[in-house]
Amino acid sequence: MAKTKLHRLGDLQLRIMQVLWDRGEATVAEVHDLLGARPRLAYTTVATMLRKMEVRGLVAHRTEGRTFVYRAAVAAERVSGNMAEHVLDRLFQGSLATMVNHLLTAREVSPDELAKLETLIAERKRAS
Amino acid sequence: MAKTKLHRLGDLQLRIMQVLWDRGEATVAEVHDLLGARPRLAYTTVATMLRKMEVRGLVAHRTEGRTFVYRAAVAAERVSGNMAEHVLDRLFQGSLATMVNHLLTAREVSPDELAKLETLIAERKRAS
DNA sequence: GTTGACAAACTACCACGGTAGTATTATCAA
DNA sequence: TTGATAATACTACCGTGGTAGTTTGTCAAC
Repeated sequence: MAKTKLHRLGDLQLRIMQVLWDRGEATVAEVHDLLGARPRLAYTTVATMLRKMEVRGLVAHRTEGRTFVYRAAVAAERVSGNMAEHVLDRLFQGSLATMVNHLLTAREVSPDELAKLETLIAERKRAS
Repeated sequence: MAKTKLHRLGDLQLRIMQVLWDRGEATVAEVHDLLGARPRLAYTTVATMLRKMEVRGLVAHRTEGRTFVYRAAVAAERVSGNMAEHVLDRLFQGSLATMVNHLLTAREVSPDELAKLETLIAERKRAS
């Protein structure tokens, strides 16, 4: 399996992956529907993108009748992890604290989120 | 000034920005040296990239004699913020806790980092 | 003055994300 | 049998990141 650079997926590709991760499997038509962007994409755009993504190893398909049923070929965790780590390393020199600091000041974070974060950190401290 | 999409900067562009953020100003030769990648990039590659980046409004330059002295034209915080938020929204549905969870499990985090994180969260809680 | 070094400008390519039209083919209904 | 429908396949195009060679201009040293 080629060293598929998992960071650097385009926006459309990410949105498609999201659909597949959510649904498990989906036909081109289903992906097309579920994307539902403002200037609705052409059906063929989605089909082409899926084909390109299959070449890159991001998705795979099985055939049902004459319809392709696509599924994700890489786990959401791997992609999320890779992209998040990439940003962390390139932009924040690997410092999670710096990154979180930026994000905390840049946007509203609900008390609920804060509580969850607190628990996470506490758990991590205990484990080390 | 065009709506410079600040998320989606390539790797080389980010590394160049990093140099400029660090140094304030730098000539092409200096940037070229400071990048110091394994298969060393050609001087002209860096020069070309800087010119392209100037068109996009990422950097600017002044002339000193006949050499260009470049500087960043966008703040590190804006770029970091944009890219981090983009990943957060696209990959973690905006949940900071989810993102941090991934990053905590994916890599070693020093006790020092954990302590800083704890402080950040605590401060944030108090402020809300 | 001619030469050599260096800087920028220009030009050229490739890869790939994104977008979509056209062509082909398989299937089903009238 | 014919025609409509719907699916994939093929092709094409643009923008831009990345990479670098070639050309041109200029300054300094000989």
